[in-house]
Amino acid sequence: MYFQFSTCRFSEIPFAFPKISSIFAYVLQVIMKHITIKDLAKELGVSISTVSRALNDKYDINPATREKIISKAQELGYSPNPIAQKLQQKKSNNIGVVVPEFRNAFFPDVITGIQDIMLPLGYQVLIMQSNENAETELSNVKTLYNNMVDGLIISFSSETHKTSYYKSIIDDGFPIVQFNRVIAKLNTSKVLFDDYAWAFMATEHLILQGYKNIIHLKGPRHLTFSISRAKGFEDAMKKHKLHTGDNQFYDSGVTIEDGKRVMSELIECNKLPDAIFGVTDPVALGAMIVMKEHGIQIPKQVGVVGFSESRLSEVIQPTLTTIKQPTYEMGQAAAKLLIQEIETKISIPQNIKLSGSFKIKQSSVRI
Amino acid sequence: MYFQFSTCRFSEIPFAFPKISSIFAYVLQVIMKHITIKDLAKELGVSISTVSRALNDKYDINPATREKIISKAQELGYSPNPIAQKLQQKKSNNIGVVVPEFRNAFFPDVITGIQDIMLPLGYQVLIMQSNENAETELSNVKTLYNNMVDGLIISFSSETHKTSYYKSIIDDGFPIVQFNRVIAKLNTSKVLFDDYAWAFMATEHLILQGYKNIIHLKGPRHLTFSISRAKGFEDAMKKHKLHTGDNQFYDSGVTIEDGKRVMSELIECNKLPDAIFGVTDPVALGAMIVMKEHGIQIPKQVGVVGFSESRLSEVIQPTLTTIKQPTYEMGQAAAKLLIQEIETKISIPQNIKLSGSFKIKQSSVRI
DNA sequence: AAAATTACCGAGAACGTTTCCGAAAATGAT
DNA sequence: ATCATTTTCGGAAACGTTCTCGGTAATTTT
Repeated sequence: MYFQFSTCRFSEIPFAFPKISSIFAYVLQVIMKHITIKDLAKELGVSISTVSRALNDKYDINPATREKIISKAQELGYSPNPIAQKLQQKKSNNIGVVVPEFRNAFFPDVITGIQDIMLPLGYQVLIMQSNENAETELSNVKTLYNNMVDGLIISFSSETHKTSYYKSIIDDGFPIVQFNRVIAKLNTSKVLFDDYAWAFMATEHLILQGYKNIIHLKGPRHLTFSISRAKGFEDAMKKHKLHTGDNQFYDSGVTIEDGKRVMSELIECNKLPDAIFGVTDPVALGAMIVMKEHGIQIPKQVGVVGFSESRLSEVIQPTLTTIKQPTYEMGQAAAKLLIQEIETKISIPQNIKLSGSFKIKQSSVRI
Repeated sequence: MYFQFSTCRFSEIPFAFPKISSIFAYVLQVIMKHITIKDLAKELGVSISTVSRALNDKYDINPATREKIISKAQELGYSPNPIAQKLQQKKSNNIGVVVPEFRNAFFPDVITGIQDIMLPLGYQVLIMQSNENAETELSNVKTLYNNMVDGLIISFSSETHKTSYYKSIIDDGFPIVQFNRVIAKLNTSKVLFDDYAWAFMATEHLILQGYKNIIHLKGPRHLTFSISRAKGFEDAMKKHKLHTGDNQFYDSGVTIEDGKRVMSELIECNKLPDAIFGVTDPVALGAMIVMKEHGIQIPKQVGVVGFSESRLSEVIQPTLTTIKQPTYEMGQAAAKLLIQEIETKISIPQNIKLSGSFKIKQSSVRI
């Protein structure tokens, strides 16, 4: 049965919704009964306000009755309804995070950093994914905003152009921190990686290794990080008086497939360079895979440097020289900035540029 | 400045909170003024209930006044406060997702599948991460439950034992769908991958290739998938009358490091097997890396098969034979089950087992 | 012992919705 | 013109909290 090896495909998912009329269906009519502060009050024969005071540990409450109320609350498994609380106060102790995707390791790592700051401080983190789609992104933000999150950490999708809504809520004093993919004209704190400097450094490393005909596999042109990395590459080349015409830049994307595609084209057109600086690790990796298939030797014939968005670089052979971004720290930094703004109610937009580390491995070292 | 290559470390993040008294601080005293249904009513000189009816397109409303109200609402940029709505009705049109982690590709892929079903149906997806911690997980679920999500999709952490809370909300009729890491005794729908069958198949594949002394690098013992995969391995071995004593099983974990560690031990103890079935790709990969370092030939000396949780298998050399799980489809399946339960208000727990595909690559094929 | 203070508690408003119910106005039937 | 019906609307309660404000009862002060 399961021996048609390589031709096995996903089986169909059986989704005929079961007939509701089925006599086997057992209906759950039980209303989800959250017990409320009112129930507690009735049970104990005290007023609602007294219960509230007891639970919130306020002044104006007799220690004895407070104990009684608290123990009763535990007995009945009471927990306050945050919806009602949010409606009453204006604070939810939730913060929102919106990212373009999390199929790559980058954003999940950042989010983990965010959570590690937020959770101990009593904030819950609600995460939404915009799928690189400006519309979904906007509706995500609206959802979170309307649900009264206390603040928002966001990395914009590659398609976001309309900023009026964001501008208006920022002007209304809603705390937002941008990271990684930022919109410069939005007046919020920003956490960034110094893509320019590190791209410059990666390129210079290749140059110092003796590579001359170096090309850059560029990322999507509207993303700030692609632009910065390309600029870093260009300036390093210029500094060393190397050629930086159009045919040193090749539009790719951010995936392994992108790297493969561009590299295949290059080989076909007989335009094999000396060295490659990939805008991301996957792109560099894709290029490496194609080169290996063609028997091109790395780093002897062609040197390769990537830009880390994953843990792939440790696995490929030769191991890939790459720049490691402080993803986790980025999340922490953004979280701290947001907390600060939420708790002080003061907005002092500031830019934080984080530093990384350069991992020199086999793919770029010519001995 | 940035030329101390391999010694570059993350720079310190500067987090002295700015002095609030700074005269440069500009305070945002503007209260975030959401305009409400009440504002609309006053503006138009009608009652609150009329506005509500108009906006919700109910009966009992004059088309003319409805138009007037709607256009005024748009003019003022009104959007209803979902907090108040949730308090009133009992439905939030939000669903919650709780996963142990999303640093690996597995869960993010599943979540993407969930979203692609939910979003078009008007549901927003709130995601939380339990960090493999039972406590965090419980508080995540409580947060979501108390925030009145309409239902929950969850994959339990590896440490979850106490199920009383989950049981109680399920009994109260709260819709939950489990996937991947499930707790059998919780009476909810479950979406699973047939780990047993595919592990059996992977093992049999190794056997048919002529490997005899095959070992299994086991996952954490309390996770259902580790248990199923180990059982599949064992039964395949038994079927072919191969030895399945204790020294065919090695406790590892789920990461590359785990694979490296176990493999190093095996080599040190001179216990090199014929072939390896890794509980996950990273584990198999870790083992491969160590073997390559020791000059052990794959697949000639040792065959390797993994179990996919990532895209790593395409990158390593030799390419890794692995089982591909339908992660995205898993998410879709779970989402559909949940929707069904939410909208019909009927709970008919059902188990869905999804099928995958077997990718035979170089690491397991002896020619 | 009367007055002043303090400790404790309850009533009720408010947050922004939805919805039930009754009232007024408009329409139709006789 | 009268009565019955329909259309359209407003009042008010409810969802579960928090919090201000008064009001007793208990305690202290003189």
